[in-house]
Amino acid sequence: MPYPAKLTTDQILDAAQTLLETQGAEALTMRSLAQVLGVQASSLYRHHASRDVLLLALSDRAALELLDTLLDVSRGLSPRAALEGAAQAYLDYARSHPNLYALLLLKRGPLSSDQLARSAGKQLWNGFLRLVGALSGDPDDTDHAVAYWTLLHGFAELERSGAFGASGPRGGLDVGLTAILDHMEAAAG
Amino acid sequence: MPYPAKLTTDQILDAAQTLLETQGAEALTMRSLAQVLGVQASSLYRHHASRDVLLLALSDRAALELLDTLLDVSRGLSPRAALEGAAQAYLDYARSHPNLYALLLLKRGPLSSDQLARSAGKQLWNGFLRLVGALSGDPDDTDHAVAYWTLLHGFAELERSGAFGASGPRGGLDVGLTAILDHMEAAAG
DNA sequence: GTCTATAGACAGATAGAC
DNA sequence: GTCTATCTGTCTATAGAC
Repeated sequence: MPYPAKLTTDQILDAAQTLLETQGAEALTMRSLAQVLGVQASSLYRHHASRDVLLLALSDRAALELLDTLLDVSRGLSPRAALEGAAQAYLDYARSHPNLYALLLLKRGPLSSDQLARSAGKQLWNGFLRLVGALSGDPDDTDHAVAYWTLLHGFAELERSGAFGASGPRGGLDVGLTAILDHMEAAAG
Repeated sequence: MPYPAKLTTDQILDAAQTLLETQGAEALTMRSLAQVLGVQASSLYRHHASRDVLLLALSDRAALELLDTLLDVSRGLSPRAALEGAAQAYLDYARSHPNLYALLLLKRGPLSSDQLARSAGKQLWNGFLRLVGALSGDPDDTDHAVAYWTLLHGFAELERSGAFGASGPRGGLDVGLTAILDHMEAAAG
């Protein structure tokens, strides 16, 4: 009686995300995932062609979840406050989902321009553009968006790695963020 | 006739670095490394207790090599030009040694405070402090050093991942760097 | 200090029955 | 769509001869 289906693609991803976040990327194997789901490993291949495909799906989820968080927290705020709030939310997300966050920048195969436009990564990027554009006045302000994201990602990674040592680097983010936001406001003139 | 020794610890690291840079981290196995060296994998364990230890040694090398590059390129320049030159050199290094660079922020076990003070990561950090302090006037300007390193690391990673897409993000680094360097100069007042 | 040989574990993925 | 069974490959690391 294999019917009805025990698994759905989303259920698998839910379990995979939990496993990833709690045990790390190496612990996320097809076997361990199957065990959590009470299923045989070979059954998973009906839903995801390979482990790599599954990881990419998790990466997309992370990008969209992060984007949602950023938009939520910034809603209704002034442009500057939105960028400050989003920065906090970004770092909070990276801190509370370190293993998932590490998947965010996974290498992808080449995409068609149509696929690219819909991709989760592109949507996240567009979110940054929108937040930044509201302050600088340029709706396609690539340069400032790059600078802003760069700062956030770099801080998230260096913090996680412990490279800063014990000396609390909190002030370092504030300084960098202030410098860049000031620069945006100056550009808006 | 096993004598004289075929291997030295440094020769092994040289070969490991080459293998890592050309083939990626996954391709760096004790077997593949031994093959390159014309030796059996088991022989490597006389020189490095485990693969993890070997990777940490590579990480230390990368930190010191990068530090040398930064100091070289900035020697004799004005404080601001030094920071600009070092930024370029940092990104060049990350671009030309992507797999090695990725090891830079490896997790470490806990160190004694003495070990920590001598560690390659700490030396690199001190290099940043020196470069930054020359411009801002504060020889222990943690905040600005964090902001500077954060920007460089974030840019290196996002560039490598392709997250920026085809739109050349060059200007984004310039904008962020200018903003932060201006902020340092203002602090020096 | 390097060798042979092997232990021991684990992984991704597939074939074919039901 | 899930199962059992298995293929095939990978790896780190150790024991003991020389």
